[in-house]
Amino acid sequence: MLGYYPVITPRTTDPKTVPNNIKAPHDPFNEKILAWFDLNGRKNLPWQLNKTPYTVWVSEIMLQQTQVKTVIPYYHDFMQRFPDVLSLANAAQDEVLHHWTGLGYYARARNLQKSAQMIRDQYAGKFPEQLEQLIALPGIGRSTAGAILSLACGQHHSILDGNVKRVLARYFAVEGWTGNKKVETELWQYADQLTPRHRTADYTQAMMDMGATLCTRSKPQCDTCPVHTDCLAFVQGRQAELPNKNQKKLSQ
DNA sequence: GTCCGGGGCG
DNA sequence: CGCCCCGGAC
Repeated sequence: MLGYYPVITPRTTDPKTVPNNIKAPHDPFNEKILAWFDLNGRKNLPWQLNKTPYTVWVSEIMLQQTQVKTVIPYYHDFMQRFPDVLSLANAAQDEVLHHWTGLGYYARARNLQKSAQMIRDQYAGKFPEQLEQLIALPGIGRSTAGAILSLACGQHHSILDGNVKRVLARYFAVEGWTGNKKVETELWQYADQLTPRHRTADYTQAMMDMGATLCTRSKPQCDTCPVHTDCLAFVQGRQAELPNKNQKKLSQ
């Protein structure tokens, strides 16, 4: 990791070069998150070593549906058999599905290979590195595209997966089910505002780690959370009820 | 044993 | 919006 972290540079004040007009009160947020990450973040998971868009992509799709511990052996097996985009694109679908057996959500395995074939055919096998190009691939939405580009390409994009949704919904005491479109739009705005241009990859990983290890669905460890003094849910004692559950399911 | 959550898609 | 599948929570 030597040389990975850039030297801290002053924040520019030119609005045109500040895509995320971060408000002053929220400024300490990402710094606290990053400091927590330096001490407590996960940095040695299999897909965090020799990060490429391909390895991050495969891991992100697996992690969409399965926890880290379960994913690890599948990830190793998958990477051994399909070490790059072309080996995945050129494989028989049966074999791809075979290596996915046990993970479930088999459409994701089919989408994974379909996207690999599109990358082979449309991008000469070279992984595209623009957000819109990634979103155009089946199985990759805005959040996964942002994760790939921030984690593997050092680009400035935010993510909003289940973990980040939970952290932000609590921090800002966002009302409503996070699957609701309006609520989701609000959460995306917060995600964009808070994502720093500096150390974006670490911040992205940190937020996922926060949601997975600290800001968990049940029994969040607020006492050791680096931002609990400013977390509205914590301050209001509403960690258990936020984020809100799906009303439709509750009333049925 | 039942229920709920989860990215992206239909 | 619900569905896909499965694991974690209760």
